[in-house]
Amino acid sequence: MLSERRLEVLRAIVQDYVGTEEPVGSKALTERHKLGVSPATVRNDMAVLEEEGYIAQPHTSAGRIPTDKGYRLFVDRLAGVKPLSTPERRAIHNFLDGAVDLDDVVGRTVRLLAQLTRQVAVVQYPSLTRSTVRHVELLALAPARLMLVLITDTGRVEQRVIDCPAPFGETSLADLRARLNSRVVGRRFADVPQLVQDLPESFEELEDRATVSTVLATLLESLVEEHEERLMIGGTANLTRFGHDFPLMIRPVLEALEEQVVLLKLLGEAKESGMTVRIGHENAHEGLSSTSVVSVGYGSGGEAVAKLGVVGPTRMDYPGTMGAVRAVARYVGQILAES
Amino acid sequence: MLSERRLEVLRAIVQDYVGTEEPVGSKALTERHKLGVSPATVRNDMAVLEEEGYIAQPHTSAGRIPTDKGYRLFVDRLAGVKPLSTPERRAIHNFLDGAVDLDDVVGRTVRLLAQLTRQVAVVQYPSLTRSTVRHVELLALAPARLMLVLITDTGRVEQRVIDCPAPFGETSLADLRARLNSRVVGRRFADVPQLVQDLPESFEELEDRATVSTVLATLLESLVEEHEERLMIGGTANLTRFGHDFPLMIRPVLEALEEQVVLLKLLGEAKESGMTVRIGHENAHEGLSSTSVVSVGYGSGGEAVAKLGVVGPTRMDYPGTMGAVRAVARYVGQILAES
DNA sequence: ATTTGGCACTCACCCTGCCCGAGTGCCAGC
DNA sequence: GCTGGCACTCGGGCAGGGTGAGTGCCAAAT
Repeated sequence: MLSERRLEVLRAIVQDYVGTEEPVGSKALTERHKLGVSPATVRNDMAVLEEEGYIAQPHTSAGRIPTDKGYRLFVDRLAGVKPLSTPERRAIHNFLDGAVDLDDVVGRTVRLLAQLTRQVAVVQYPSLTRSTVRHVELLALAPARLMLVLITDTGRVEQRVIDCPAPFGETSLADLRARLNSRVVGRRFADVPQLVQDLPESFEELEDRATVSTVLATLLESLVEEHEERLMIGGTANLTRFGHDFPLMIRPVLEALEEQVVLLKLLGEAKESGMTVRIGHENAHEGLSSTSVVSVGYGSGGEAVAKLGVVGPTRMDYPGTMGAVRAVARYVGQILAES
Repeated sequence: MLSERRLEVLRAIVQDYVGTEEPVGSKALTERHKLGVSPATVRNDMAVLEEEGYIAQPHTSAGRIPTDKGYRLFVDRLAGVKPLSTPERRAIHNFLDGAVDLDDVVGRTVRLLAQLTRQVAVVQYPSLTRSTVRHVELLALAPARLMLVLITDTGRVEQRVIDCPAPFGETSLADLRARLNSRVVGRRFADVPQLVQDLPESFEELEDRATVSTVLATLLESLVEEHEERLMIGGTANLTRFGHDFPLMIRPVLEALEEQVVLLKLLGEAKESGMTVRIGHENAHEGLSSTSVVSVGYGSGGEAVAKLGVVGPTRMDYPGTMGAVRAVARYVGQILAES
């Protein structure tokens, strides 16, 4: 167990390093923080901290920098979440109010988060399966060609064109539309499969049954994990703020960000409730091994319908970033609840 | 007027510089290209080319690099469009076939273009005003709350929630929906304003008239330039391929790419038909002054419904890039026509 | 047992001077 | 008008020395 003072030293190291981006030495530490002990004592503490793996020195005769383990301890035990300033809160409101549709909400959120944290922002669209059905629309584009439009309570609209095995009459179509809606509107998407299972059998014409099956198949297919997850990224220009070695780091990070699959997995691994901070190598993906990801779920009601977060250098202002991420997530939740 | 050989020298300089990314000298030129003259002669030609502003030297005692003006001449008169190889063509087909909806088409196109050109790809969604109306849907979310859904022949779906001044009956709604559709389906969006102008008056109830006016106002509003233009960007990781000074250049470029307004203006300035190449400072935007933009319109029929292109360093393989951009645009046009 | 001051040591960093070579401009000759 | 020769320029790479921040260790003080 580390003594109280040693933890204090670690906190000071993290804070200074985050601020200056340079290895911090014993002398500078005692000058900038009132630790009440001499540099020599701090040196001893540092030796212990290094022994335990919380800090490291880039090379002999340099100051120390925190390791991933050091940041982890800092986040877990030494730092809280810094609440936003009033101007910042006001900025959130100003920025997010007045969004006209879901794309707009997500777009504004990404820009806002990137600006507040000066890092890369990632916002996931509300998940289909966790949303509620607001309406299902079926349109005949051609006799044997339908368009299925799904609308959720979070404002998300998903569409898919369906080629039918046989022409489908206007009355049958209206019939199917009505039955579909009466069964699923107001229900959660996750429950849809059971609710519509027996629909085909209730149609008399054999051909209609086939068509109904096809329509349902497409409907269910668009609920499949693969297609349902979308996200938006912004603030990549902030990657240039990464540190002096950013030219080396930026490439793999940009590549990882372009692979939406990677990001989705990343967000998926985060806790369902509460804020998640993944530091450096805790991120499974290779290219993100020198970044930290701060993410949190957001939702219109009590339950999270999706996640948002930021990606930044491990050397980031954790309390401030966590504060911004949490505040934005809360307000986005409100916005969605209102629409 | 430059002699034939001087043009040949310029072409050789551009090709070598694009390949090696290093200033090219007279000796290396004569070795790599069969110009049939000695280095000394080439030096004289280079002096003239520099005089005329087509090439420049980074510093004394270095080779020459093309200027924007030099690239311009190269593109206009010295190089053609390189057709794609058969494997590349096949890759386009494989990649784009099997897209399930418009988002998917655009997403795949961006990735494909980025991969093919190894540069940043930009694809604009089909413009609303230039598309044709396929269907207009009106849903009652609540008594005084409607959702308007627009569907175009290019597969684009746009939705907007409308708060009505007064409740709107189900029959009135069906009535309005039918009338709207009968008037506008199959027509170009650009013509919609005139086609629906007199709709409110045809309703008897005064309250209904007000509601219809509101609905129409929203409908028209969503056709306004500001909202209608969307685009998707990909391949930003390729920015790291920019050159040895990429750390300096990447920041402003990333910032410009995040400002969709900037990009839309950029694409907007391109020619309506045919390929447009904007080189270096020809791009109005500051941050893009060391990039070139190759763009072309694409569309399902004869007319372009939107544009796509790539952003890369001025030092790019113009013939190859132009070939890829053109080929992708053509095939995307086909895909859209089929859906 | 912990803290402290002192001290020798270690490197990264910076500055300097140096050489090398690619590339140039110019000129005289073909 | 082309060519070969020649002197010149200047960026880049390499070696060497000085500087200073920072360390580890030890013996003395608390």
